[in-house]
Amino acid sequence: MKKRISIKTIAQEVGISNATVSLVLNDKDKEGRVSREMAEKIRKVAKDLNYEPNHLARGLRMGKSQTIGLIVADISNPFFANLAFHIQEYAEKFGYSVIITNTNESDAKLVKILDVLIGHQVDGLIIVPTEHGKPAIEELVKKDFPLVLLDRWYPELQTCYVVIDNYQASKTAVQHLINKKCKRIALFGYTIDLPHMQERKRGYVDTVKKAGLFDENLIKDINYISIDADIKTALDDLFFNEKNEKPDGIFFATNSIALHGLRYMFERGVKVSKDVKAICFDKSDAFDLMESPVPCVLQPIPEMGKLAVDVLINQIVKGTVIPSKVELFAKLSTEE
Amino acid sequence: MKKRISIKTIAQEVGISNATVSLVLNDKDKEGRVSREMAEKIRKVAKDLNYEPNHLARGLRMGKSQTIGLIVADISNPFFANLAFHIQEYAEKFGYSVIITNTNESDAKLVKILDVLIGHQVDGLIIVPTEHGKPAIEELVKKDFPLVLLDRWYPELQTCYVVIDNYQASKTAVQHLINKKCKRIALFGYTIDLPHMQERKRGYVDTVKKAGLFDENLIKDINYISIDADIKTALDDLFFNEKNEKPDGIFFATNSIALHGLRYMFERGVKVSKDVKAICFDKSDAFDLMESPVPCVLQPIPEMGKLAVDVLINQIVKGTVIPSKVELFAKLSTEE
DNA sequence: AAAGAATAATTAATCGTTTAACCAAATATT
DNA sequence: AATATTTGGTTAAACGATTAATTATTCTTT
Repeated sequence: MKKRISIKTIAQEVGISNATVSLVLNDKDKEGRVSREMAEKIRKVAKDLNYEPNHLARGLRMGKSQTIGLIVADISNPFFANLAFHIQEYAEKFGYSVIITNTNESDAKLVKILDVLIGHQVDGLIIVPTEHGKPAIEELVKKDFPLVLLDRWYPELQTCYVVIDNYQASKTAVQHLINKKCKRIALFGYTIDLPHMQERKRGYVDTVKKAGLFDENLIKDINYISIDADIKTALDDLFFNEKNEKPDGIFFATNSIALHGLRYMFERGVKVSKDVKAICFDKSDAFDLMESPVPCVLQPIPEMGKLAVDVLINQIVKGTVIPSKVELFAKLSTEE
Repeated sequence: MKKRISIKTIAQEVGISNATVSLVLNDKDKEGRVSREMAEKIRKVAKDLNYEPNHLARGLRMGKSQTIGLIVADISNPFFANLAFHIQEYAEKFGYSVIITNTNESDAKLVKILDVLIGHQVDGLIIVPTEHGKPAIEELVKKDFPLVLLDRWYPELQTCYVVIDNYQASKTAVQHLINKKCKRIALFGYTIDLPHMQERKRGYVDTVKKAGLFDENLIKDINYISIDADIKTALDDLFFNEKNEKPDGIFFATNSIALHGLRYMFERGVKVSKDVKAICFDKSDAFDLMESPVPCVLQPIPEMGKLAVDVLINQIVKGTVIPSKVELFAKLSTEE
C-alpha cells in the first residue's frame, strides 16, 4: 500500500518548511504570515496530492480528536438507531465524527467500552447508561470529563442529562386508554431499576389510581434477559387464566415489549383493538400495518439527539461542565 | 478537566524510564527484558492510576489505528443497523473499533466520508457503496487500501466483495408466488443502477417469463428520492386503473419499498394475502403482526457482517489484497 | 581470572501536526 | 541615517507510545 501523503511531502514538493504548509492548510496565512502566491502554491499541491491531514497526529498534538463517542444499549433497536442517526448527522455539522457502540445493556461492557473510547481520545461522550453503570460514569464525572447521559438518568448523579418527561408521557398514554373506556388496564414494563422506567410505572399507577382503576395484578414486570418467556407468562396469566378477569387495555412501556407482546397476542388470537386496546412507547413500522394501528408515545428523537450534541459540544468548547437536566416532552401519535 | 494518565506518569511514579513501562504494558517483558518485581510494580501502578493507552499516539507511531470504518446507506434502516451491529460485535473480538457512518445514498457524501475516515487513519473500510461511488472507491483500490464492499458491487471493479446471490434469491421469491398460483406478479424495485438491484429484477423477469407470466406493465420502478409518491402512483395504476387487470402477487425488491407499499395498500383497503399475495426482501418486525404474515427473503446478516470483517482483517494483516467476491445465499422465511 | 552470556534497564529517534519563538529582509517612520 | 515595523518565512519542541541500539550489571564458563 502506498504511503499516505503528509505535510512533509507537500513541503518537500514545494521546497519549503513544514510549518508554512501547516499554517496555510489551517487558514492561518492571513495577517501577513505567508505570501499570497506561496499560499496558493501550497494549496494547489495539497489538492493535487489529495492530502488529508492525519487525524491521529493532529489529535495527539492538539489534545483533542474532534471525535465523540456514542454509547447506546443496542444499535439494532430502531429507537437507538434513529437517535444515532440524528446525533451523527448533527455532530458532523460541527466537524465531529461519532463512534457508535453498543452495551447490550451489559454493565461490564459499558466499563470496557468506556475505556476503549477514552483510549480513542474522544473529546466527549453521549451515553445511554446501563442499569448499574453509575460507578463507572461517576468516575468520569468526577474528572469533569465532558459527557451527557441520554434517555435514562441516575437520580443522585449530578451531570448533564437529555431525557423526556416519562411520567407525563406515561400519564398521557394511560389516560388515552381511559378515554377509550378501558376499565382494566395492564402495564408491561421492564424490571430495570432506572428512573426512566420507574417514572413510566409511576405515571401509570397514578393515572389508574386517580380513575379508580388500580389493580396490582395488572402490573407485569418483564426481564429483558428472558423477554419472550416473561411476556408469554404474563399474557397467559392475563388472558387465559380462568380465575382472572381479562384486561381491556394494555400499556406497553417500551417498544420491544410491545412488539413481543403483540406478536404473541396475535399468535394466540387475542385481537388488539377489538378484545383489548393497546398503546406503547415509541413508534415501530409494525404499527401502521396492523389491522388497527396501535397508538404510541412519540419521543422527539431528532431533538433529543441534537440537544445531546449541543449540550456536549458546549461542555467541550467551554472546558467546563454545568450539570443540567434537559427534559423534553413526548406526545401521542394520535395527537395533533 | 484532569490530565489523562500517560506512560510518563507511570514512569515517574515508579521512578523508571518510559521504555520499560511500555515494554511491560505490551507484555514484552519476557525474555529477560524486565525483572519480575519491576513488571509487577508497573502493572500495579498502571492499574491503580487507571491507565489507558493513548490510541492516537500509538496509532501514529505504529502506523495503524486498530479502527475500521463502516459506511452504510442508512443506519436507521434495520437491515444496515443489524449489519452494523454484527460487524461491530465481531470486529471487537479482534481488537478493532468500528466507526459507523451514513451516506444516505449520496455519492457526494460518500466521497466526504471517505476522506474523513482516511484522515482518521482507519486501517480498513467496509463499504455499502452508493450508485455512482465507483470512481472514489476505485482510487482507494488502486492504492491497495484495504477495503471490502458489502451488499452491493460494481461489475468492473476488481476488489473484495461480500454479497448475496440476488438473482437466485429473487427467483426463489417469485417462484414462491407462482407456487401460490399467482398469475399476475408485479415487481417493485428501485431505479438504482447497481447490479444487486439489476440482479433482483433479472431474477424476477427470468422467472415470470419461464412461467409464461411476463407483462411489462407489472414492473414498477421506484425512486428512493420520491419513494412515497412513486409507490402511490404505481399502486394506484395497478389497483385502481379500470383499464388494467389487477395483479394477484407483488414482489417488493427491498424492505423499505415493501413497508411503504403495504402501508398504502392497507390505507386503500387492498387486502394483502386475500386480494394479492406479497413477498419481499429482508424481514421487518412489521410482518409478524399483519393479519397474515408477509413472507420474505432472509439475508444471512450475521454471516455477511462476519465475513466482511474476516475478509477485511485478512487484508490488513497480510498487507496485501486478493480481489474476491464472496457470495452468500438467502433463503425464504417460510423455508425449513 | 578473563571472556562471554544473560539480565535489566536506559537513550534517543520516530510517527505527523501544531505553534511559540526566532530570524532576515524589506519597508516605513522619525 | 537610525530605528521601528511589517512581511514572509524557519526552527525546534511538544503531544504519547514504540523500539532499535546501547549500556551497565551480574552470572557463567573455561
